[in-house]
Amino acid sequence: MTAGEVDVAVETRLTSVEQRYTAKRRVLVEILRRSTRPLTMPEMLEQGDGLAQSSVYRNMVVLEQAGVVRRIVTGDEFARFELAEDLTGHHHHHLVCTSCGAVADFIVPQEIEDLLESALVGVAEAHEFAVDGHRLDLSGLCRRCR
Amino acid sequence: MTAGEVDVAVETRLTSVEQRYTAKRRVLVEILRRSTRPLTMPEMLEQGDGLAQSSVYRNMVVLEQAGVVRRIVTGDEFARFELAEDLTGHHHHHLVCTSCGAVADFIVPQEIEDLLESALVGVAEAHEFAVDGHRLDLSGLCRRCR
DNA sequence: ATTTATGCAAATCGTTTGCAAACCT
DNA sequence: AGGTTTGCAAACGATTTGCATAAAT
Repeated sequence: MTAGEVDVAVETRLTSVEQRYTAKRRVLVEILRRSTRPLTMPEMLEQGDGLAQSSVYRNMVVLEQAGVVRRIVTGDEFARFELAEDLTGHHHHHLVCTSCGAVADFIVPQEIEDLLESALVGVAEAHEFAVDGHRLDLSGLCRRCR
Repeated sequence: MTAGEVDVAVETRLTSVEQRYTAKRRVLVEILRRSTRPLTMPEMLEQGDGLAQSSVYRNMVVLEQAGVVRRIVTGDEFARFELAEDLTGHHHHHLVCTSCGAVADFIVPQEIEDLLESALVGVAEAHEFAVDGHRLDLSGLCRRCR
């Protein structure tokens, strides 16, 4: 999606939750849109000029509730944020380095995704669980740490 | 594995990291062995009679480093712990409730696991990443919350 | 006897929250 | 104006840590 298309979609989602698409929120969304991996709070603060830490945290809650961003919690010190997959169009997963905490994106062949998806549907039913997504992470050592 | 077999394996692993298999640690391992799902700190404190909170946290670090337990971090307030898979013999995944934080175990057909595993090997190589495990979670609403 | 584990209480630190000023409509 | 968002500083809470005592070898 182009920046413009993302903006329109974000605006729609925020509106549907009675929230405004403010200048600060635009900055945050744009920062995430440009990134090829989830970003930590310090990373977002560094790139967003003069944004207060508390505002970023608060806006992430709002954006998360509106379905605009996704929060990634690993064992690392910081949570990470990325744009929701349906805004980027790229279904992906994460490589998590157990040494430095770095998180990178990766994708698996569509064929595998489909098999997995169908297997998970059955599992969810058996457990009477209303699934709204799955998460597949690889953990290990990244190039720099190994 | 029986309680006895687990104990032997745990002792070996602790020894190899120059750690002792103390009474408190035995209690913690036994609590985890009996559970069919990962346990939070409050849950472990409740079941372990008179264990100090700090000791449990400290022992979890030791047991984790020895490869005896695995730490599960979700978006929930507490981390959760379970016995390492090679001590239970059951490779499994987690259903995570986004409302109450509950975590339940599930398994997927071996055939799917195998396909997934081989796909992930390729991904890891492409990213020059030294994989030591994968994590597949389903998120959604559990029976009680939906 | 010397090292290691434990309990208690205090410290840490990412994240959340209260409040007054700035902003939008 | 009336309500929302922002920045600052203080509060929160899960986890960690310092230190004195207890346990293990």
